[in-house]
Amino acid sequence: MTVRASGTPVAARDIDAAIAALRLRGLRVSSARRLVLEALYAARGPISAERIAGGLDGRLPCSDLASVYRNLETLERVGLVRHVHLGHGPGLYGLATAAEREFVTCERCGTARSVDPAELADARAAIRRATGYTARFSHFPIVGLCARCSRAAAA
Amino acid sequence: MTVRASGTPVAARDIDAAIAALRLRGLRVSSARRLVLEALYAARGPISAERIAGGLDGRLPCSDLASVYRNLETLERVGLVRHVHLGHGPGLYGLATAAEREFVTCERCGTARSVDPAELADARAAIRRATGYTARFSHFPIVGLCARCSRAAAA
DNA sequence: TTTTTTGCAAAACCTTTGCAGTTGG
DNA sequence: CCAACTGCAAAGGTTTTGCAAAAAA
Repeated sequence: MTVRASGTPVAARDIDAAIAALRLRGLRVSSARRLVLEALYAARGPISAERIAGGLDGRLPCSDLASVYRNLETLERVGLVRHVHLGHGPGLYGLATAAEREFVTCERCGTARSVDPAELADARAAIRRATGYTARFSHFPIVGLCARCSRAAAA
Repeated sequence: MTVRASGTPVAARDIDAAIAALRLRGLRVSSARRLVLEALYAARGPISAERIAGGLDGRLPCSDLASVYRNLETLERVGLVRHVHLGHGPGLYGLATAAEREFVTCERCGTARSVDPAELADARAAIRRATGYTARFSHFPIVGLCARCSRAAAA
């Protein structure tokens, strides 16, 4: 298993800021690339490459899926984008925020939450004590049962 | 995301015990099924369906990959087998042990360890406090950096 | 004999790659 | 103009499915 190289987060307030960041690195601002950014800014959470290619269910022009994947990779290398694997199913892509986010997801109902890494400090410490590993739940989340499904499972 | 239904663990000491468990549920003991069990008993840790189909690199007769997947699903439903997703790459299948195991894996070097859930009790409690979720690291592991890669990353 | 299981082929799903043509700078 | 980027098509890796033939009980 290899971690895809990706730069430090470049939190861009809006599309123009993101585009500026691209130009700064000598990357071109093509319409396909702009479209990926528009979809990511329009979405309220991490979304799949397929949904981006589909123009967010028609709200935006469609684009080619292969180009979307290539652009997501580029944007991620630059640090504008991050992706997370919530269980099975496709990877989900979102804008990089200045503060990294970590994720928890319910394997029963599929709901996911993003969490401030600071809130998981105790958990990380406990994991380090128990295993020696330094956990990072930003790329692969904590998987378990949400409170509601936990209760349902107990019954 | 849905959890594949799978019974409570049926820890079988050896192949004969596993076969007895199959018969007990009215399942047939075909040679393909037996081969999957032999591969799982011969392996020292979780292995991919492909490696099972390949007869553990020639040490056992080959079998059909689709049948291997079907049999793994059957064996998992019965509770004789469990599988885990360690990062990208194929799922890894292993014998169900009486005591469930959980996993930690390093996203840098790929090494994985299995851990007694009891050792993660503090971590689980901290996660529950922080998020309300009850984490379960048996199907999707804790992903992070092992001690060695942690040190390397610090430099 | 009857029902389950197999083997093969094909497809489904997500992602990457090759390539000729287009486009941004 | 020229390197970067696109769209399309094809392939890669993992897993599932359909179906007729084989085998377990």
